[in-house]
Amino acid sequence: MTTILVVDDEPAILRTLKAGLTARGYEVVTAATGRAALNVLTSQIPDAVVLDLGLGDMDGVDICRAVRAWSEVPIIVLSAEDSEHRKVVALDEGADDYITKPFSMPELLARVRVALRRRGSATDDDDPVLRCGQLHIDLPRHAVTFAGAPVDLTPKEFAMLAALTRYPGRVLTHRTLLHEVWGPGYDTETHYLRVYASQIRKKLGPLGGQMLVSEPGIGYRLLDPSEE
Amino acid sequence: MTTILVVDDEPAILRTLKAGLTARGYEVVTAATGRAALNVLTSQIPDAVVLDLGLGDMDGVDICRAVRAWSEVPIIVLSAEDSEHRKVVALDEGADDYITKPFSMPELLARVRVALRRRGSATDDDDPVLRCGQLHIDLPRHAVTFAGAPVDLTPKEFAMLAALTRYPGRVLTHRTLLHEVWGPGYDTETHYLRVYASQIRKKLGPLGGQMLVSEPGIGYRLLDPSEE
DNA sequence: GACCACCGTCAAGAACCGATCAAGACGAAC
DNA sequence: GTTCGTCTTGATCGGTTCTTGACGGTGGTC
Repeated sequence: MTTILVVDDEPAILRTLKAGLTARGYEVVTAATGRAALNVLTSQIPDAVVLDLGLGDMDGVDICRAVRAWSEVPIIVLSAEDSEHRKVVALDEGADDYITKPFSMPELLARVRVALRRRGSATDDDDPVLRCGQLHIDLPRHAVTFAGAPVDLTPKEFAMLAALTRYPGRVLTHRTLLHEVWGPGYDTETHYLRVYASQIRKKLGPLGGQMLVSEPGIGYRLLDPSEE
Repeated sequence: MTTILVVDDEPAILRTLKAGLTARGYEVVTAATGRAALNVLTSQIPDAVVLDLGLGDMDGVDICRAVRAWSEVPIIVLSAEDSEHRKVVALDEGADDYITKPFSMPELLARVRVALRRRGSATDDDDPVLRCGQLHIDLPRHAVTFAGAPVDLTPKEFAMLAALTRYPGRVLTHRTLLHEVWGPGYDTETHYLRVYASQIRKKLGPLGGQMLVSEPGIGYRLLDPSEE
């Protein structure tokens, strides 16, 4: 989850920003004062900061400088002033971008994406691999291995196994699985599940096949050996 | 010496920019057309690019995208238009900043400093030659060799192979590839991919062709021999 | 034991997808 | 305007995957 800290002392703007960012799927943390912002930043570093320069208790530029002492988190400064001098100072003191109010939400979002993109390319080496016992599912590579041996799955098989592996040990109902793999409108086609469960078990081999158990009348579940 | 490429088709602005940047101690290279800019960028990657969107021969956004295919050099876009849509598109296609004309020189300089500061802190290992087994791709020169022999690719073929080589061994989804090579709005044209994959395989020869494998229903992937 | 509901397996046809060839459209260069 | 290379689009073939139906098994209930 991508987290963005929004700092502004005007409740109306804070609300607008939060709504716009949340709508795009970001987790938003807010702060109304410079002190509160620094507090947040010492406990949890977000993926980006949107910072209004005009706060009641502190100058935004001081916040930039303070943050830069220990973090490279991207800072996008908002300001009512179009003063050239302020801009230059803020940018030189650590701000990554400077937007003058009134600003447009799409533009702000685009600039947030730029800031995040930069961070993203810096640390790009963690491919999320789902694990469940000897079963490894490398989502970005669409590669599955069981006990080290590669398992060749079709797209639907992969989707179904990935859905189950996302919640090891938990039961996924027939409806949930059908919804996840086939999309809405297939809620009653439980036969698909039986066919695919069978195929997956066959491909995982005798050992791996045992991991996929059916809960009669409910759904399917992947045994999580670490839980036993 | 820090080098900055300035691209603008208006001689007066070009002169102003060059004077301002040179006065601050930067080495300035200029280009008056998109073509000229890309030419410069293939022979020498500057530390930052200042790019006017309104060029005679090409759309600035296309230049952003083209450059991003092989380099992360910071791009600061200048534009006479204050169109929100243009801003968003330019930023999403690789621009790092967007300044609306008329702009102030101190602000531009501050934003250039921001761009350079970032580059300084970033890992400086951008070797512009991608490798994957016997395949070598010299991004700035648009030159590809397989097992030492040069391979002659068209621009789209090159872009597709380069995108794949950037993540050796990893699957790039159809959508990702289409987005990378053709830009947004081509998400469903998977037929392009088939045609180009076929052409690339043919040009890479029997050995090289095997490296480009399709993951049915998902996308394409370049085999990374160093991983096996 | 008969019935029922549910699961597992198998197999065949349909639907889909990928590879390739080739022709037409388009644009740049001369 | 012509020519050339590139991009787009259409047609076809071969293969895989998905869907569907048939059948057998299991466990519970009457």
